[in-house]
Amino acid sequence: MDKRQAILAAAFTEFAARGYAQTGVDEVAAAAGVAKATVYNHFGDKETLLREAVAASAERATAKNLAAVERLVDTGGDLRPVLEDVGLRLVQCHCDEDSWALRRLLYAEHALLPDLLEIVQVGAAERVQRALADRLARLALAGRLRLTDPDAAVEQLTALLTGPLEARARWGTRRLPSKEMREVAAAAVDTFLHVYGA
Amino acid sequence: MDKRQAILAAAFTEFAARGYAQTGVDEVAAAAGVAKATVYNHFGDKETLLREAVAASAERATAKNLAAVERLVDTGGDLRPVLEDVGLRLVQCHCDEDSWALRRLLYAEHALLPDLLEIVQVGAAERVQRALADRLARLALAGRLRLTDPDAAVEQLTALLTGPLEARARWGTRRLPSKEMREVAAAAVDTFLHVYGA
DNA sequence: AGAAATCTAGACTCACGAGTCTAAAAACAT
DNA sequence: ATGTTTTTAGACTCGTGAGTCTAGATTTCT
Repeated sequence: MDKRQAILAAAFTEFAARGYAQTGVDEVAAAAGVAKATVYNHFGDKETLLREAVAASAERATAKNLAAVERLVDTGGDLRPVLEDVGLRLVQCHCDEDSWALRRLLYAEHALLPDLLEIVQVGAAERVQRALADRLARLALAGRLRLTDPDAAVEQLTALLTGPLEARARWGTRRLPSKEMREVAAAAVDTFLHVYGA
Repeated sequence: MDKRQAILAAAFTEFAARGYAQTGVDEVAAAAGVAKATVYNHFGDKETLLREAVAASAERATAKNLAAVERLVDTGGDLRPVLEDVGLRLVQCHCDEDSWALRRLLYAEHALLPDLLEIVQVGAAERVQRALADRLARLALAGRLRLTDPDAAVEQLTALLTGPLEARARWGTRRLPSKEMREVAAAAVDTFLHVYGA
C-alpha cells in the first residue's frame, strides 16, 4: 500500500524539520494525511517509524551516489571533464536537502540509535567509497592515473569534494547556488589531478 | 562561584551523551552535585542552560584551534614538518571528544537553536579559517608557498585534514588511534604541498 | 452483494519532565 | 553573633505526547 510510503515520507520530512523528540506521531500522521492509529498499525511504535524512515532515505541517497560513480569511465579522452562531471554529481548528492536532513538525523539521534548510524555508515558511505575506489583503481591500471593506494586517493578526493560544503552550506542551513557547487568540484578535481594525474 | 562552572560542565556532558530532549534538568543537577533549584537560580530555564553550555564549549574549542594555528610560523627551514605539526594539532582538536559532542549537539538541536549554529559557525569556525588564511598568505608572500587565493587554499587544507576523520572516526563514535591521526595529517600536508608548495 | 480487513476520528490513560514552591540548612558578610 | 543570601531536598502543578481503545466508515476480495 502506498499509505505506508506516504507515512515514511512524512515521517522523514517532519523528523528532519523539527527533530525526533520535538515531533509528535500525531503530526506525522497529519502530514501523511492518515490517522494516528494507521501509523501504529504499520510501524508499532515511534522508534521503529524513525528507523524505517531513515533506512529508506539512506537507501535512496546511496542509490543516487552510486549512480554518479557509475559515470566514471575511461572515455579515452581527457580525464578532467569526466572527473568534474562525477565530482559535481557527488557534490549535488551531498547538498541534497534530504541528504543534509539524513545526516542531521543520524548525528542528532545517535544517542538513541547508535546502531543505525553504524549500519548506514558501513552500508552506505563505505559502499560508495568502495565503488569509487574500484573505478580509480581501474583508471590507474589503464595508466590514466598515477596512484598506488586507491583507498587513500578516494579518501582525499571525497574530502576535497565534500569538506568545503560543510562550511559553505552552513551544515545544510544555507542553500548552495549551483555556481558554487561547480567551483568546489572543479577545485577538488584540479587538486586531485595535481597529485594523482598521469 | 564554581557551582556555575560545575553545572555548565555537567550540562554539556549530559546533553552530549543522551541528547537535549532526553536529558532531564534533574539529571544535570545530580551530575553537577547540585540541587535542581540551584540550576534554575543560575540559568532560568533549560534552553538557556543549553545555550550557555554550548557557548562555553565552543569558546574552549576555538581557543585550542587558534593555539594550533599560532604555531604555523616560518622557521626558515623546511615547511613540511611545521605544517605537519600544525595539521596534526588541528586533527587532534577535531577528534577531541568534546569537539565531536559539540558538533553533534549543534547538528542535532539546530531545529531548536538555529541561531546558535550560525553564531558558532561564524564566530568559531570562520575565525579559525581566517587565522589560518592569514598565516598562509604570509608564507606565500615570503615565497614559501605558491598560491594566489589563501581562502581557497585554507578551504582545501582543512578539507584534507578533517574530511577523512568523519569516516574514520565514524562521526565521533570510534576513538581514533594517534597513529591514524598522524597518517591523515601527513597525507593532507603531502597533497597540499604538491599543489601549493613553492 | 456481502464478508473481511483496514482505516478513521477522537476520546482516554498514563508516564515523564519542566518549572515552582516551601521550609530548613549552609554559607557568607560585617 | 546575627542578619542576609544562597542552597537544598522534596513535594507539587501542569502541560505534553506515546500508545490504547472503541465504534463506525471505507476499502478490498470473492
